Amino acid sequence: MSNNIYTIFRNYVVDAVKQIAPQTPQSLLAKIDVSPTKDPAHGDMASNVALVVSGSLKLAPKVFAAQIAEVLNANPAVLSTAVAGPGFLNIFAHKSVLLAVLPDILREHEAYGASTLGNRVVVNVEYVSANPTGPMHIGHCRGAVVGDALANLMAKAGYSVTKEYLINDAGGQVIALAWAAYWRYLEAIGTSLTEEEYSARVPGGMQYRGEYLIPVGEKLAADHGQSLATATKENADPSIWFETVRECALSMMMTGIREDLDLLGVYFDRFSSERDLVLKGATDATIEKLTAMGLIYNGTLEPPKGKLPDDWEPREQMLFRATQFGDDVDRPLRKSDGSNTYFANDIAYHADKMARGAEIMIDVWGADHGGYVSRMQAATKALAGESKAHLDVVLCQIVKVLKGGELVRMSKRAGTFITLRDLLEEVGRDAVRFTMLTRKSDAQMDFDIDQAIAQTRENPVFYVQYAHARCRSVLRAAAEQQIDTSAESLAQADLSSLENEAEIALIRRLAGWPRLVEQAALAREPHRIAFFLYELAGDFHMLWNRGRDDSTLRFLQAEHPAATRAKIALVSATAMVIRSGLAVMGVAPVEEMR
RNA sequence: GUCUCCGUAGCUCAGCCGGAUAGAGCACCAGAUUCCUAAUCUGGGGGCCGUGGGUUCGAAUCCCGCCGGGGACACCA
Repeated sequence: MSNNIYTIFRNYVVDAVKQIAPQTPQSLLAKIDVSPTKDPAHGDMASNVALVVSGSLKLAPKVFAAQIAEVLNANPAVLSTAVAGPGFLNIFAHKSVLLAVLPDILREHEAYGASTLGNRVVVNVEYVSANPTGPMHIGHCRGAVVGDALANLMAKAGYSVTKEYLINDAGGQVIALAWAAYWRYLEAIGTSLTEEEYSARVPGGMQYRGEYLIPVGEKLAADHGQSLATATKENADPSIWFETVRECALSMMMTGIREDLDLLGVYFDRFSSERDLVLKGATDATIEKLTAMGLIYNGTLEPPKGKLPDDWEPREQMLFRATQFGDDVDRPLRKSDGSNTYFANDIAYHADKMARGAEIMIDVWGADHGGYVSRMQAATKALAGESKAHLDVVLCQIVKVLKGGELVRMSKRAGTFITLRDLLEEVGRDAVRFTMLTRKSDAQMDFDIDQAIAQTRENPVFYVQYAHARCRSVLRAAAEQQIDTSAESLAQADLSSLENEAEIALIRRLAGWPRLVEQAALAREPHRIAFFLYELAGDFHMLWNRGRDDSTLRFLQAEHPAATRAKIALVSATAMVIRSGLAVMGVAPVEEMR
């Protein structure tokens, strides 16, 4: 059952069309919309029904709108209707329709806004998937917050959601990690090698020189003594130490990442290991399947246009026919050394998700992976075949961090690299999460540390939290006056005294929450929640401030217990919707701000 | 060179699978202050929605070209 009053009225309108013009095709019915009006003079909601349908009936839109209006006027939920502009049908709902939103909220509490839109379709949201080669930094943070909020949003919209993290533990980066960790081990047991001497012996030179690997070296030294090195404490044959060091480094890196995720309040239903998939033969099996479908061949790619990579040379490769599924070029599955490309493993991984029942896969990636979207979607399309499964990709743009008006440089070399943990310590989990959702994910963001912790209206986190705290403050004050503030009781309140425009505006906003959840979920845009809450908070603060000049708008009316109950019902419902929204964002509401 | 994202008020940004007079905060201007939380509030000015075409009842929104900015472009993940 939906609480979305716009959906309910849309059904009234569609029913009216079916009654008047039963031959109207489904395709036109689907285009009928009932949406909130911007201007209250246009009613509570407006429909494009006549503009969409009248053409097929060879009627003027205004004429058809009038016919629909006549049917709607017989509906007790409809107060009145008007035909306006080019043929909009404006609907003034009976006041009880709007007021009925409050007991709905009070009965459902934070669950209000939940939708059946998703129809329990299985959705897999994959995000973060940071390489286990170091601590999480700010770039990962945005993806983590966006992915987590999006997953919560999809769940709220009625999808059956799995939150998933892919551990990229199979590629060359993990080899480099092992070599780097081994250096820290040699240091821990007191090698005479210098870092540069060691690096010269590492294939490709040593990467990952950050100090965060020192504890890995110490752990290895503690567990294995000098048994992983030669007697002279120089690097031994990798066959002696490699597996041990890699396992230790991976496990400690993942532990650190999970700790960071805990601090951020991000929890996954499942961690998948790329290495496990490969060892299981998933990649080979997927390539076989694609081969059987005739989608694999050996060929040579054209060199990329523009600036040519220095070491480019024509080379025959195993290619996937991505161009058959909308990609620009076919894509390689094997590296020149014969091992699988990351793309090949990722295809297998997405096949695995589909095999586990995912109908909608959503991957949250950094924008630097944007060029990878169409090939992954092509592969998904190829493997999905007749099933409806498909892949959506949400890209997260760069986050620039500002402090004191200055850009904080993100350079590993300069040592000004901001980890997620640093940011959380400085700003706090809730402000980090909320602020990360104050921009569309595919737009670049300046994260202003000063603003994120400021206690002014400019800071949406504060403004929304403050609205909630004020609601709770009123409810506490009411309880002290022996007023029953339980939701069960308030849901029974007589609400007819609520009629000031500021009160009605607030109620209308609350009524829009279920619709917002559905639309944000369809658009895969969790940032809309943050904007909604900011506007909701604005409506509430506005009503509060009106109470300064007009004492009849204050929530606690000593002389009017019935009016007080109605107002408190509104306050309690407002707090519930704020909590409902914050829960999707993964932000904790505050009870009091003093 | 190709692909992709972005371009909306002085600034930072919403709105974008077509809807009516394009919104918010900051800044600016003018007022308010014995009050459930002044951690301010109310009101006002401010816009060829980058640009030129197209699609149609209707375009900030969809399509094409151009201008300007970010990002990505075999064998990394």
